[in-house]
Amino acid sequence: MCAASGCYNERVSSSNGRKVTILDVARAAGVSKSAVSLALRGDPGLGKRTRAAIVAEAQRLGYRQNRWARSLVQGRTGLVGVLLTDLSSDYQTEIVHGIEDAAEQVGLEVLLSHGRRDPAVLQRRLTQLGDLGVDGVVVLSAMLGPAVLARAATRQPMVVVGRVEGLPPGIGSVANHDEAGAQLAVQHLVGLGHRRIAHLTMSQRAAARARRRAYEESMVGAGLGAFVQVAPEWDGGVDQLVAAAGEQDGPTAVFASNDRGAAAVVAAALDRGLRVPEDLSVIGYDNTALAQALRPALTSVDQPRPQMGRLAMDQLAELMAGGEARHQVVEPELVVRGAVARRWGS
Amino acid sequence: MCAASGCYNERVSSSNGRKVTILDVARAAGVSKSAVSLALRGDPGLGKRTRAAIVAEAQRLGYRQNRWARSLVQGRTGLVGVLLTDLSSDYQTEIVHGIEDAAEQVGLEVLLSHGRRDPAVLQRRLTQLGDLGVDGVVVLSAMLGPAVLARAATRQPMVVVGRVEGLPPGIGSVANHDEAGAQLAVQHLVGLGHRRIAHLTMSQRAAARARRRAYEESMVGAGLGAFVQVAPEWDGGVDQLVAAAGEQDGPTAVFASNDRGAAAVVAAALDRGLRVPEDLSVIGYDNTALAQALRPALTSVDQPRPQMGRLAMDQLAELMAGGEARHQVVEPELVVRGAVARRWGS
DNA sequence: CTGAAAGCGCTTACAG
DNA sequence: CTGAAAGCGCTTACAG
Repeated sequence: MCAASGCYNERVSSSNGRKVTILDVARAAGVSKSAVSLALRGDPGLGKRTRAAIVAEAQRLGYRQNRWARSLVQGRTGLVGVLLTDLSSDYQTEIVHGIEDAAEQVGLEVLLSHGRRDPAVLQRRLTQLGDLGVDGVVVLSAMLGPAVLARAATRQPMVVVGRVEGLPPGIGSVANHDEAGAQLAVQHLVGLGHRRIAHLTMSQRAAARARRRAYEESMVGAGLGAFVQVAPEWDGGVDQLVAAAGEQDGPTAVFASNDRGAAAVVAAALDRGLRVPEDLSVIGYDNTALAQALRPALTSVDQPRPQMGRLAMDQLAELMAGGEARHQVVEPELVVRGAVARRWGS
Repeated sequence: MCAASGCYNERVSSSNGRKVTILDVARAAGVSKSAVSLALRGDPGLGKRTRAAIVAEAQRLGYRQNRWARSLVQGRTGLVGVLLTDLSSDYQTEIVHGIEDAAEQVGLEVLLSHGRRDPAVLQRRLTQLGDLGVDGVVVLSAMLGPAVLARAATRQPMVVVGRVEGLPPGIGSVANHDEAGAQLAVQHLVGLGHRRIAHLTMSQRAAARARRRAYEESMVGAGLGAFVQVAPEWDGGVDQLVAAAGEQDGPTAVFASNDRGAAAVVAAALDRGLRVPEDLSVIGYDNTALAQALRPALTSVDQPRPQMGRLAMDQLAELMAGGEARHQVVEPELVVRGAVARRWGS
């Protein structure tokens, strides 16, 4: 039976005896299988004493419920999946914390998955989560298209965190108000006297596009000209932008569509001998740990990440209970730090 | 049956019809249940044509195997758990990538879990992984004590990545050679002419202690005095160290036990008006993304993370097959960047 | 309050 | 090459 390959369970079994089942507990406690099941789940239709005795016996034997068996009969797993673009983005991390806190409150367990910044891998992970039988999934990545999301959402309810263009019906969403965030950044710089404010955008995704549009509108609204630098692949766009900043009538400030871009601008500026913020002010987006670690520290637009996670999980629970999908928007705030300076004249 | 709470499955079922089982496929293909099972797993004892027909039918119906049911009968899940201290540490991220690559090759799926830097949470997560029925677990956190590890390891094989004091027998390990890494850092600084080299240590964990010991021995070996600053809780220890660096006969270089500490030293130095590296050279450990993002960029000791992940997963697979636990050590390398300068005289 | 029975969706010998 | 049968560990009505 355990002849050839794959039967490595022998080792485990021998290390903790046979695996203890509900039947072992029943025998030890002198009751029926059902009684044990009821006792373990705290069913009221069972005598207090009987119940206590059964629980004690289970404990003594080191009984652990087999989740797979339970899920099989119950038709649900009590698991929710969270799909991340990649690990090690603290933008995502704090959202995950919010999700976990909310999940714990409603008695669900969180399974994490990530796609290593590769849409194909992300798609595979989404399928795997479905195969694992998650009862719902939160997608924390903007790298998946509407078609992929729609297909995955037929298997279990879904909530997307972050902006997605053309989100299919039935899928919930939670996003920050990108337009408001961009406006905060521009207005802050304008208020400090900056007139030539450039925007660095890193991607063509919905959130980046919204920030860019709002930047442009804010600049026009302030009677100023907009200058957008696109640097999707770290292809020298950042250097170009910083080179322009070094010239007469070049930008005196940069609003980047995220902190990574802002950090790259700071690094390139320092590498080129520009002073930050005296020669160039820089604002990022997301208020990540990077923003705090850098010197000068980055001023950045902060999204209320834990709250976003909680909202996403709460909405997912609603969807699982049969509720309607909603699109929730939260307001960002500007966190002011050192990489921005007042600008006189010019 | 689905009266009160928790029966949100109705919604899903209605959105994709009834869930397709092996029995549906059998009926549609006009064969028995067993035939479908055999066909789907590519069993050789089945006609090529029959098999193709069954597979086609399964595809057409959108059949997805129920993993829980399969695991229940097979007695294993094909899942391995990976326990992380927290998300968003790119030291851990690349190890995870190595683990995943190796796992895929041996046909195992990876489940991620993390403890938010809290030992109690970590311990809970480890138990949850066991309850989910993982066939093995890689622990990527140094925050768990031997007792906790030993208990968890009775449920399934375990490999720990990173140094652990008093690792219980039967548990495998993969770690970098901390002593060699510390030596590389000290020798590099000494080679550049530094004589007063301080060490910043952040924790009492085994790896940190080993680096500290090796630092002290390297200094003594070079005929130099050692100066260790302990800053476990960002409690001002970093400021103290940097203040000392500003004084006559203060340290001209700092070797920090990790990049986060090194970054804090750089930030504190710059905040205090010291120039890095002219006034103070700084070396970190782990060669994280932070080391590259900072200006000046950090020189840092690099651990071969993807390789460590692969080794851990490969060893875990061996353990699951009944092999003996081993303790593997890999060699670190020094990655030289800008935050270190040559020191004349002094 | 209890116990026998059916069944969740699959795999696995086993007899044909 | 096929089909009937048992069983993985649990939950859930149901009859007592």
